[in-house]
Amino acid sequence: MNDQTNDVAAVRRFNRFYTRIIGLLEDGMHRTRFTLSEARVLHEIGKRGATSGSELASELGMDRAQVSRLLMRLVGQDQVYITPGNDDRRRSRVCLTAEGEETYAHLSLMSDEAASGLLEPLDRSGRHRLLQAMKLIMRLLSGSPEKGPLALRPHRIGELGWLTHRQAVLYNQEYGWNSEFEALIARIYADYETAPADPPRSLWVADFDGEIAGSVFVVPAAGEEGTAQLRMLYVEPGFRGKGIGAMLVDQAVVFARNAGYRHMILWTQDCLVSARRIYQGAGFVLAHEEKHHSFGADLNGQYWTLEL
Amino acid sequence: MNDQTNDVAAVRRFNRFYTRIIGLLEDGMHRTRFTLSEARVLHEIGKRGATSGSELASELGMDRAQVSRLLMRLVGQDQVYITPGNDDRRRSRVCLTAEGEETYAHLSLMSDEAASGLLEPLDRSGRHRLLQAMKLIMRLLSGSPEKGPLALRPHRIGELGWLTHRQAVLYNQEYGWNSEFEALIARIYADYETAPADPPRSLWVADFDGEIAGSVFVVPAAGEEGTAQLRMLYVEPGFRGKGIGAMLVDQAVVFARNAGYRHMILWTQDCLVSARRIYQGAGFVLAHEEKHHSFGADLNGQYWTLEL
DNA sequence: ACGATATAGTTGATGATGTCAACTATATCG
DNA sequence: CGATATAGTTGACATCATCAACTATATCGT
Repeated sequence: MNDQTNDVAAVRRFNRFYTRIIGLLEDGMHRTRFTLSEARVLHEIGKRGATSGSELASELGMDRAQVSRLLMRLVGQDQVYITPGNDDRRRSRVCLTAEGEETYAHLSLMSDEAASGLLEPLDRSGRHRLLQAMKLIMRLLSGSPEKGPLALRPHRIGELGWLTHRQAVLYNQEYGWNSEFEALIARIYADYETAPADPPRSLWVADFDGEIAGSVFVVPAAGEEGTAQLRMLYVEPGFRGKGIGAMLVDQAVVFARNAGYRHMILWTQDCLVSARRIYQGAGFVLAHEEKHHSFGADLNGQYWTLEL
Repeated sequence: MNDQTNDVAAVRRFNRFYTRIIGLLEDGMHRTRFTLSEARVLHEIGKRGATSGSELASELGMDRAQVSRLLMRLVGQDQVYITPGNDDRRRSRVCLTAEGEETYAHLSLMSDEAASGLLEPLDRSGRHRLLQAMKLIMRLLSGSPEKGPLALRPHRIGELGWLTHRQAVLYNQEYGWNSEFEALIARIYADYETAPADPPRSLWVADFDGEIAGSVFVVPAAGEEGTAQLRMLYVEPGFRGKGIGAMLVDQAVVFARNAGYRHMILWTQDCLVSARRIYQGAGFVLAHEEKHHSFGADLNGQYWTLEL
């Protein structure tokens, strides 16, 4: 409850903060002979090439009446010309004149400079983190995380640490596992990375527009010729229920089969319910279970196998 | 250069995006009998308890003239009363009336609901990431990372992974070190975490308002009774040059001395110039050097010692 | 103490913005 | 074909934004 209140306060704080930032950026526009609305309308027309009044109104959140008058003014300044629509003669076609194109380019340049001014005081790492944060906010708030490209790819520098970080935090939040777990998976990833290339191994990161949505890897099972082990399957909570886990497991199974493995095993805990469904879906069967106390919790470990 | 252009475009994209978000939130205000400016002014007065016209103007980025007239209107509506200032009689004191307080509470509630509406579709992890991203953006763009509390504290769940992640990325960017390095430090952190509590060891995270600015740890040196080893000193680029590295090393030295260690050693690479200065400043002396090829680079390893 | 200078606030003027409602012309659909 | 919806225009009016002029008070250096 209190968390909720704090969260809302933090969001409002950010809104006030960013309102000011946007205000600062827009102040720069006042050195032109155009008002802010005019600039926004010109930018929108320029971006779309040609558009209509009602589109502008809805896109920029302005009143149709206001758009109408504003366009008149821009026509008078020779920045814009309006022709009746071809197919629908209620709708008029709004385009930039040659002069309007120039203005558009100029305004765009000024906006670039203003945005540049935000980035300028930051070093490379700061810029990168700023942009990642912005991208994340847009993704979270646009509320449609389903569309967009999801790619399975190898891990990059720093991502073993990232995967360790995320899983440690998640399983601590969800199941209370302690730092013993974090140390264990740090070692598991280190072992993966330093293992010899021959019996084949592979790790996949599910990459959603630069953000890590999940991961898994396959290594040769210790001391069992011809057997591959599936390890460290995880999907970010925000990306669950979209089949990413199944995609990762399928990819791993295909890899193991192609690499010549004849069996596949994995170890998991029975509290990881949704993971179990994925393993079942991929054809794994439960071999045996074993109670143990690890990561500060009483667990029921499960060994699953799959014949390839 | 192209990166730069992309970055600017991304910032502008976010600005447009968030302009719309703010617009949506503000739309809710129109169900009240107050205009947006009035609501903002009331909110600002309510937040501050009492204020002056010029403060409002500068805080909200409005014209003094406009604030003046707006306040007149609010006085007419019995939301606000104005008394001449006590110490400075140019400055007037602007306060909310009882009715104004009510309005303030009501508007505040509406804003809370609007902000709540942003959070509502998100799950816990999504909310957390949204808020972290917002905090990060505020910190990066407010451009004053110097003020604020810096604390040295133990690590929390997930932070071993985070430290691995950050250092792998940083040293890759700065020196081209490959994932061999990431695997090594993942193992080093895992070893730290699973080491026995007796001979004493400790890890500190430099925490700046919830963000990790740097870290270091002390462990007993392998096979050398009475000797402590300083390991994994690092400071985030954005926080460098503020003495955080020295603070971490000092803390580590004090800890080692109090824990009864008589010597302290560390291993570093000569390319890490600023770290070297910190070690020298703390009294470490260079014992010997040794060339080696690690992490995909030709390195010159240095062993430093300190008598406690 | 005094004058130059700065600051807080008010007032006037003017154009732009935001909002409603009324109106025309065209499109769409049963 | 008529009911209904949509695109755009126009009028009316209150608020917003901006500039400049003006008064009253404070501050600072000399």
